[in-house]
Amino acid sequence: MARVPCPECPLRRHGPFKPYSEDEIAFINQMKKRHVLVHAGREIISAGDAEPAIYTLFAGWAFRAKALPDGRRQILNFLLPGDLIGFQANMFEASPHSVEALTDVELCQLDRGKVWDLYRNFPEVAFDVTWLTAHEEMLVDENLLGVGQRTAQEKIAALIMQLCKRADSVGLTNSGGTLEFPLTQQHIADALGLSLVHTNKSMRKLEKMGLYEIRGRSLKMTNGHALKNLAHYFDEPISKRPLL
Amino acid sequence: MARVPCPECPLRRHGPFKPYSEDEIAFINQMKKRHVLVHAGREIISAGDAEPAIYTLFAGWAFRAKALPDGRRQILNFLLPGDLIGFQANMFEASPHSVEALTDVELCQLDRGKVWDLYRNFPEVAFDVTWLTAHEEMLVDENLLGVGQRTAQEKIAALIMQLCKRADSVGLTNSGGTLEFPLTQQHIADALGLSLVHTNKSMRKLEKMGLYEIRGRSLKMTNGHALKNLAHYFDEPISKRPLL
DNA sequence: CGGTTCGTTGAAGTAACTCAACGGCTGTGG
DNA sequence: CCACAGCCGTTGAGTTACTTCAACGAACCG
Repeated sequence: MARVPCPECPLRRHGPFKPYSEDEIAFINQMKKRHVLVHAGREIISAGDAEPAIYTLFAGWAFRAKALPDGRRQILNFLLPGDLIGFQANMFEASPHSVEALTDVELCQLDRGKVWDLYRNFPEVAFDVTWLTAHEEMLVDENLLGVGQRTAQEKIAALIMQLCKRADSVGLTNSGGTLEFPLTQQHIADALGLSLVHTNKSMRKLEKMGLYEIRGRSLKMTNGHALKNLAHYFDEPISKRPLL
Repeated sequence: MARVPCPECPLRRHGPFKPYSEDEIAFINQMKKRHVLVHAGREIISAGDAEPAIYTLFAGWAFRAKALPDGRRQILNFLLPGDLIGFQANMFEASPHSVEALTDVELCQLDRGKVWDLYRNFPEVAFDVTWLTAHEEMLVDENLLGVGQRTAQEKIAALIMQLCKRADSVGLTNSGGTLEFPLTQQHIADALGLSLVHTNKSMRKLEKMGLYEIRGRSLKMTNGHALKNLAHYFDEPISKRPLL
């Protein structure tokens, strides 16, 4: 797979991403080890891994998950292009969670050995790493609020809202207002703490209410306003986000 | 309230805390603005606050929470001495969550204006700030796993295990193996996504099984092994944690 | 083709919820 | 000092949201 030089990174152009100085981009660029491809369904990081690699998600969808010893699994959050993968996992003796590719995925692998240089020589970028960690925590907080307090229908509405917003912000919405949507109902169930059957029944209800449509792998919000209301959704205002 | 100079900080001595160089401690010390007291039940940071203060929790218990517009509230995680408060909240335009004192609480307030100096001049400490953020995310991940996948009894067992471990690690366990435990059942319900009534009934069952005892405000694990089993609890191994 | 994955639906069971009431404790004010 | 209100924990009864079990159709793939 061809490696894309950071100065020409297409993400950096469209997205809601914060501009970096030439020095900073040059440093990030030489921190990139290689461009990695992982197929849908494969694990990028396994729970328990020691010192897993660090990546930026370049293209495709992934998710972080954590399981109980008897197999019950909770999806913690979904990862979209621009998200950092494996940084937190690196801070502990063993990765507390796994990361799995939802679609075929392209990753920019970063040189773990240079993290130290980053903190020493690019304090602004170091700060941005903290920002990214805090931002992911914010997402998990929001998911926890939903899983703990929302009803099944509200959970689904909120998840769809959140994913549409996020996907849209990194330019994944097609011209027709439709969006490639790779989650199976099992993923949704695992993310929301619901059974597969009940997830299905709740989704069908919302779809019959005309809130959204899923045809195959593509999603369209047909009544965003009602969806927002049902979800009790409110935006977390974010100005600009960093991209490593 | 008397301000404690960082070099003599009692937390730094007993806890599982990472040693710092004299330079680093001196810097942290002059970053401390003042020692703040907040009474039980009061908010330390309100959801929506712009640029809230940054604190280290010096003594007492607190929690982070997030609410839906209709009032349903989810406790995201509990905060114990040594935990950093308000750092993530500072990275966004408005704090996405609130922080409330569970007991009377002592806080070391940090000078927000010096965070920048910290990142520039003390990269190791900056890294530790990221570590603390990642560590808190790990806790939220664990809570989300529990709220999404565990049954009511398992949730309670897991929460008690976690709090005992954490409280013990910062020296809050009394000589008799007992622990001051300031949570009401309402707090537990809000943290686990359960109703108050069902929380009560589940807790009484576990107590009758002899897993633990709560008398007034003090908690004793009477069968830690069974509790661990029921919770499907497994330790996240952590060597040393930083303390700002 | 036959196997597999994914979505869909019905029926029956149960974990968790709501409503309601009461007891103990604490603080407060007459 | 007692009366009263407020908070917290406890318990019973009835309801519901969600689960489990089971079966089947459509699409996809080797």
